[in-house]
Amino acid sequence: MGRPPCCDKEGVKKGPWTPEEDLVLVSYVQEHGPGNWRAVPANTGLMRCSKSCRLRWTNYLRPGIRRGGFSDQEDRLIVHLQALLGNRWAAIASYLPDRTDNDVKNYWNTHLRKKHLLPLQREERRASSTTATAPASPRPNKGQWELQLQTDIDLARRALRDALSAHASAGSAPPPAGDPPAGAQPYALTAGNVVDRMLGVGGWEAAAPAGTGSKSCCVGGTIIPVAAGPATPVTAESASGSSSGLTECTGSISSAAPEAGPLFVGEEKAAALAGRGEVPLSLIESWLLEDGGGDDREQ
DNA sequence: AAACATCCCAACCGCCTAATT
DNA sequence: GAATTAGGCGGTTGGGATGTT
Repeated sequence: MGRPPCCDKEGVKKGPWTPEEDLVLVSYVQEHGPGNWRAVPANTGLMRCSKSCRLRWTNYLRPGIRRGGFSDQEDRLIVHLQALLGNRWAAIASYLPDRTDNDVKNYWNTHLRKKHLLPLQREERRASSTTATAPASPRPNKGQWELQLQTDIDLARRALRDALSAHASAGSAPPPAGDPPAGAQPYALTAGNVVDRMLGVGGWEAAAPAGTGSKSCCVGGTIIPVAAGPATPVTAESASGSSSGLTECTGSISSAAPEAGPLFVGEEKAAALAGRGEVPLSLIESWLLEDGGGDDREQ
């Protein structure tokens, strides 16, 4: 047979999390590290599904995440990544290491979609009204599909170039660590941040030994290792950057996931760029830009 | 000040893939 | 290899917050 069931649906609590539940979850992750979510409700007594625990941690309690206050640069990055990747929010969020996929998705749905999609749709409608001979086809055939794909790629190239040229002309470097955009909160929950509370009461993140494959997270511009195993508490001072085991967070693409090897050859170069505070390009983006010259020639 | 409309986002739901037995 | 589940992801929604009349 397969694995045992994750959690029985009976008696599972739903709805908003209480601060008490948050503390229980944070305490547990502090001690055991993130992962093995199935064990969380059983070991903590939380009347929550393992999925719910994981979601709460990744989207809200995890240290280093920033909420709200998206900068213009982040706007542009999300828009052109959405054009490149579609609604693959986890992939898009991976380019914004202090943002969660849920946050990016929500931001797109509530702000950017209206801002960028509606004008596009209006333009499309206008274009289709002028070409009355072209019937609107919801399911293009293979040839049309290829055409549409090419159009999508062209659009993505344009969006990427626009975003980069706007970035270059603005001369704006990625927001430095500890200097979030106006209105941005340094990380989740701000004043009531559970992590803050944990730090305040004498220990939260574990200072995992270097080179043990431990994960790390970015808290207020500082990368803090998160233990994969039992944790040893750190003081608030050490978490604030005085500890030698801590690395400064660039505020750009994070190198905080060393266990994940590069997807493509060349991403190490991108990681090096990230270390210099520059927004690196993936190979896909580089390809789009390199090939983009042809796009211009076509028109 | 009250009623109503709109916006925003935390959390749930369902599907898919990888892992496990 | 089949059966089954955990974990991850994207779509959707309920309800509180905020703005407007």
